[in-house]
Amino acid sequence: MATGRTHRPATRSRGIPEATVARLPLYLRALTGLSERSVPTVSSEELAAAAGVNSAKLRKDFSYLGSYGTRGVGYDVEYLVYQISRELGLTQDWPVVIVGIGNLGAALANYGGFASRGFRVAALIDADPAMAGTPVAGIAVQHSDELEKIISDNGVSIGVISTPAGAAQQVCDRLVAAGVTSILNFAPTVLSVPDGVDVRKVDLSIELQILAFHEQRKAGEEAAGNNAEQADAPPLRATPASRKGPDGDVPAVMPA
Amino acid sequence: MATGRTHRPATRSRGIPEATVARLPLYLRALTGLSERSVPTVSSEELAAAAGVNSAKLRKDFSYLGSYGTRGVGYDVEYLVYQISRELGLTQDWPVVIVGIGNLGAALANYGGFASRGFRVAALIDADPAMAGTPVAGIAVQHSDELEKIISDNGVSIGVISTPAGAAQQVCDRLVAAGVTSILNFAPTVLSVPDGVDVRKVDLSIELQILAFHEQRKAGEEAAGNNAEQADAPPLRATPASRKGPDGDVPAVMPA
DNA sequence: ATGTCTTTGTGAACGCGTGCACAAAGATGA
DNA sequence: TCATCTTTGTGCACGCGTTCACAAAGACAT
Ligand SMILES: NC(=O)c1ccc[n+]([C@@H]2O[C@H](COP(=O)([O-])OP(=O)(O)OC[C@H]3O[C@@H](n4cnc5c(N)ncnc54)[C@H](O)[C@@H]3O)[C@@H](O)[C@H]2O)c1
Ligand SMILES: NC(=O)c1ccc[n+]([C@@H]2O[C@H](COP(=O)([O-])OP(=O)(O)OC[C@H]3O[C@@H](n4cnc5c(N)ncnc54)[C@H](O)[C@@H]3O)[C@@H](O)[C@H]2O)c1
Repeated sequence: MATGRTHRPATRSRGIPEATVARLPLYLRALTGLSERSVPTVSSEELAAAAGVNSAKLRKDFSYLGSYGTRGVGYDVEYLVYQISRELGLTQDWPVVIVGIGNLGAALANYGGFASRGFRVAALIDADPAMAGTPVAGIAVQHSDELEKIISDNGVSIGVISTPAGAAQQVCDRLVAAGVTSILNFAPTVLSVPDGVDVRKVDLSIELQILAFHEQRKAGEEAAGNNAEQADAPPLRATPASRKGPDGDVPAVMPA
Repeated sequence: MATGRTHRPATRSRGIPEATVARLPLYLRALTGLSERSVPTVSSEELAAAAGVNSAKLRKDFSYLGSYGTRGVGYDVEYLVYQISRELGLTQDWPVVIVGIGNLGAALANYGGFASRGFRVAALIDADPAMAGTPVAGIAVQHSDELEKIISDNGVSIGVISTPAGAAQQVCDRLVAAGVTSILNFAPTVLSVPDGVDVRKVDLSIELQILAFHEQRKAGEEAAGNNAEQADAPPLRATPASRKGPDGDVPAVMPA
């Protein structure tokens, strides 16, 4: 998960649990697919399968939105698409700025899935003067000096940070001061923001480390043989490139 | 959050809660920073602040790893770095392949933070014959036909998918069949994999939609004023910039 | 109309994660 | 050696999220 909001006393927003909110986009995507194939209705079972979740969970999630299903039939696809879109705030336009147009920033700018759901790239901002004016994904990059003006002029409330880690907090502060209240952070740093500002982070490195943990565990289990009492975790394959020297690389510094 | 493993009966891996595992990389990053500044020890309070979490939570997390602290003093930075690295499986080398070298794939390949923690880009794979041989981030892109051989030869167990959504499941199947047991998926699709294979997803679109939800809610609260009995669960309803045309864009199809 | 059959919506139980609060551990100084 | 002071490690309670299981709702056929 590259997710994680910063702070927030678990204030269940308007009665809709945070976990449910995080799944609504998933349902919406599955529903959009059905809609394109002109499927009129879906059962909770079918939709749940498409979204990769439990059907009971899906029904409970939808129950927070209201009673939009028909017993014995299922859910009307178009209607549900609309209801979820409205709930997520996608019936309006969200201008977004991307700050830090390097490798990642440029990829994000080129990302088509951006505009598809009400998100519009209002501006690309970079601190490098050499980049100012350069078109990326059809949009001319603007210099950081313009940041406040851009935010203000476009009524931007969502900012994406893809600068190096060292610049992230500073950029964040400027964004917030200029009026941005939601930030998607790709830089590997913990951002501190005032109350009322939401931060979500996407951290590739963390994701890989979590995978490595489970990978190691799988390999270890296999090595340990199946003397475990329960066959819950299957044997799986051989450890990857693991000639993990016999703990030979313990740092010299020991605790006490 | 762009996170979410697929399936898995909440099998608490080796006694370490999943939530804790997800935070270990965060602690590790904070500790690495301290280590570079040659700080010998940290208290749970200081480290927690650096990692952006609660100190009690941090102490509880560490308690799952063992008793590595010294009461009255704190934790030895170097020692803790080693212990967490070992726990996460970062003391060994993890060869990784990236499949789909487009905008995003190329950015990922160029990402420096990759190699820093034991992850090594073993190969870049793309289906486009025109890309074969082209160097990206100093590595020659290889054609999809070689996928199985590459996985096998390098003992790759972690794969990154950054192909278009339509190709993701197919690529996933091939990776898994070739021996990959952990996948980081950037394509906006639900991947289905056999038991024993971990999938984590990073989904920009979902992150933005979650931010939009809260953004809409904030706007609604502000618009509603403070006439509510408690500022916790506001009336809402008053959509923000919603000139929600007299429901003019409600789909024609209604439920019942 | 009435019965059957499908599927929703939800009450209830359970487990995980979080945070409080404090006893125990150990360092440090006299 | 003993007292004091800091900080860890954890028991405990609480709330959120998940899942089960089923009653109620409605479609559809007869
Ligand atoms: N590339 C990836 O796949 C990847 C993956 C995960 C995380 N990240 C993170 O995303 C960030 C960007 O990665 P990248 O590979 O694109 O780096 P990059 O060096 O290619 O791009 C960074 C860009 O930010 C600009 N910049 C620097 N300081 C700035 C400031 N104060 N204001 C505005 N712009 C500024 C630079 O001019 C540069 O164009 C890094 O923090 C990196 O750790 C990247
Ligand atoms: N660019 C972004 O910032 C971004 C953000 C979020 C998600 N994504 C997702 O990441 C994926 C890649 O995005 P992108 O912008 O890099 O797209 P892209 O079109 O630039 O790149 C896709 C690459 O995948 C290759 N490819 C296609 N089918 C393949 C196959 N079967 N096997 C191997 N390679 C194959 C193509 O040749 C191409 O080089 C998409 O699913 C996109 O939705 C991208």
